[in-house]
Amino acid sequence: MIESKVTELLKKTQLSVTDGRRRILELFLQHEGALSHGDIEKKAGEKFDRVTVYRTLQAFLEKGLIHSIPSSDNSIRYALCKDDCSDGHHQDDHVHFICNRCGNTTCLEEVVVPSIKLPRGYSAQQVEMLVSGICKSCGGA
Amino acid sequence: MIESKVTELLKKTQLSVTDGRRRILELFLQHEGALSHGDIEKKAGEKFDRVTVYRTLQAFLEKGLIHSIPSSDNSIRYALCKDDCSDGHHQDDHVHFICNRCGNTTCLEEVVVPSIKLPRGYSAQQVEMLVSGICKSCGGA
DNA sequence: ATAACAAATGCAACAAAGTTGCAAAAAGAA
DNA sequence: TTCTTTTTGCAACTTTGTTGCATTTGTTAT
Repeated sequence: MIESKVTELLKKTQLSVTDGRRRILELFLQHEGALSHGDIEKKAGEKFDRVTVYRTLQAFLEKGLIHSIPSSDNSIRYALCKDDCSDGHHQDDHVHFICNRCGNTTCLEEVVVPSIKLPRGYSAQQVEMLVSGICKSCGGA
Repeated sequence: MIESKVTELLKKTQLSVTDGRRRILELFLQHEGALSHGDIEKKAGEKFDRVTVYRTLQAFLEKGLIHSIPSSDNSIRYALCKDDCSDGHHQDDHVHFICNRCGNTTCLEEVVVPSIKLPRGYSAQQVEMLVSGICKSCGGA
């Protein structure tokens, strides 16, 4: 049951279990792809205030439940983290894929971001790789 | 002289040469890093309307004068393209670096984005690599 | 189970960012 | 210079994101 998993996840991250948080976490678990703030606002229905969504995403981010995915269209997406992320310490070394047809953003957990050599003087703290193209579902090519 | 280069660039891309476009292009040539809409609005002073900045960036993008750089903070940056970009056909295969200290975003022209193997069913059209950390100027480590 | 406390929510009021239509102004061509 | 096309600025608006505060809800200890 998804219900119990949601509650378990919230408990594990020391977040108090509220309707809003349960609902939003549920969305992430069901959806399988990344969600933007707007997506969530729409899907969660009118049951929750816009502000609550902002604050919930913020809380999830800080607790390492989700990670954010940059974008070129001013709409950051969020996706569930794997278990080895916690308290803002993300271990997300996978590639993100943005489909130009369906618009979905997904985590390619199995594709690891390759390491690169930076010019002298630069030091890297985080690397993000964003691939756009046609995804598996749309690729009837 | 930078003046002439600006005009030359605009002519080459078949954009009519106006004060606003000259000024904004000038900013890009002077600044050496990437600029967000907000940056430009501030730097260009009150001389130009907000709307003009939007439209100018849009035009520059379409003509391949600049390319956009995704971000995790809802503020897309733009940077000059090299000569081999034209009319929406970007050839920007370099890594972008975001400094966590000074906040600047720069193009690491000399670092090429490595190619990766995607899972079966996915096809890539564009790859973006975003590295954040400490840049050369800030790296007094 | 309930009282006491802490935390989250909703609301309202903003601030900031982005969009659109249209008349005036400036650029480009003849 | 004059005509035509493009760009600009303005106004009005929509969307997105933020903050403070009173109310409600969850949590903990009794």
